[in-house]
Amino acid sequence: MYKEPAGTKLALIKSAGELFAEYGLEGTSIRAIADKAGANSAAISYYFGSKENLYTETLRYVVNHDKPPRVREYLEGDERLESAEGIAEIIAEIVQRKFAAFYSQKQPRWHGRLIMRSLLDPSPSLIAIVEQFFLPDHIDMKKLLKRARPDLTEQRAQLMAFSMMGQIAFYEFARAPVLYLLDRKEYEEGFLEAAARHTALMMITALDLPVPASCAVATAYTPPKSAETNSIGK
Amino acid sequence: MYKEPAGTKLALIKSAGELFAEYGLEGTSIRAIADKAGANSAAISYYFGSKENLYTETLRYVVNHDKPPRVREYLEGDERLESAEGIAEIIAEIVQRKFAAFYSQKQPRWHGRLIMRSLLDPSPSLIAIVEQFFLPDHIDMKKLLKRARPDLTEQRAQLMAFSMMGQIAFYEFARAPVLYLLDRKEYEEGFLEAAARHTALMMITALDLPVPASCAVATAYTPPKSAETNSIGK
DNA sequence: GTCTATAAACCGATAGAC
DNA sequence: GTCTATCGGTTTATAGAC
Repeated sequence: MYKEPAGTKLALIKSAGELFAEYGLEGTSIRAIADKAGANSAAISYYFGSKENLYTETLRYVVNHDKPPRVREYLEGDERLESAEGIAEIIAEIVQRKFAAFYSQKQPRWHGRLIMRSLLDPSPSLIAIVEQFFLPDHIDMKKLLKRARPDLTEQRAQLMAFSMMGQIAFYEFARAPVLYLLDRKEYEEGFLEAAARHTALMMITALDLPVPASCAVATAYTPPKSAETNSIGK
Repeated sequence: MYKEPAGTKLALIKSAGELFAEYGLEGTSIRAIADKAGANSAAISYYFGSKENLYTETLRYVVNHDKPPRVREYLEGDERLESAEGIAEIIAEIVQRKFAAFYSQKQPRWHGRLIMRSLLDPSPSLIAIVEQFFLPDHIDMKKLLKRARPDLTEQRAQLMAFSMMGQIAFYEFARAPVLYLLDRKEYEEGFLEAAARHTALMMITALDLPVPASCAVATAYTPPKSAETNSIGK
């Protein structure tokens, strides 16, 4: 199991994680980490043996503190599984909770960013994390999608799960260009909530499920009448 | 305008781009670049002045050689704009061409990967690239989406454009974990074509447009009959 | 334009005092 | 457990020969 670090060791992990998330493994020096943590650079060798080990440890720290929703919880004994409306609600809830896990201001921002960087720069420690955290959830997500649409092929379920992850990850991964396009310095909470509802809606309409009330705001098109009298066809 | 590099300068840009894409700016030494290019490390100072300048130059090289579809071309005088079916076809074409620009084996893989890295690691040179390449296309994409659904709010159009980009970028950005989940060493061409069709279909169904024939394969659910007699509801 | 040689700074890691 | 001092290696960048 995971042993919770404390004291100087914890301070080093937090400082290192923040710097690794921002500048990457090679872009961060152990002196910078030690300074930020108010510790001595020799402490890194003492506690972790090497910078690489410390990097792995920051990843372990994040995946053990970020608790995104486990799809399995919903697959086991959620009575909403019995109806299409219920499954749509479950999917919306999963998407919104995954957004929250990534972008909640209660969570330090570097958590999500470090995950993003680890996905781009695969390391041996990533494989263990993928196996432990992403793979089980991915398999369960495919099960849930097939539950919603039993006629889904394995590949289509796979692709839908990737579409979901891609849309969620995008706002962290491409944070700087997205904020530039939004002309903002930081994400506003309302924007991220809208993005979460929108993503849930993308999944639910793609599955042709009934739209639950929790996403309904995002789907509030003006009445179809206006769609008839628009610029299309004159 | 962009002046096409040649000779040693070109060799350095190509070698540097490949290494930067794989290991990042800090993870790549100018010696490794020079060796790979069959040149001398002093040549980098001679041609570019510094490693950072060379990095910027590799980005400039990529955005000037990768020619993803310009949405503007479709907004100006494509007669398919006149019908909902036509707009759906245009969207499918854009998605598939953007996939091709990223993942075509005719294009060196490091092009897309370097773009991904530059999105995660914002640098001053990125801002210029975003302004020059992403922003105009993003604005045009929103126009196209509003053309399809004039009742779309600005924010909804924004979110749909982000959903599209997120789904497309995901397969490059998270290449290693995705390949792990697929249990493959490399993407098969058929998989990427399926992913492109699937992504186009996600966009088209979200907009409630008629599904064009080019995506129809991906939507081939087995008849709804089987959906009635599935595990849901017993 | 391309090379060798080297300067100057920084890196990760560690030995040893306390 | 925390510190100073330092080793050995690598980094970027440049000066100067050809």
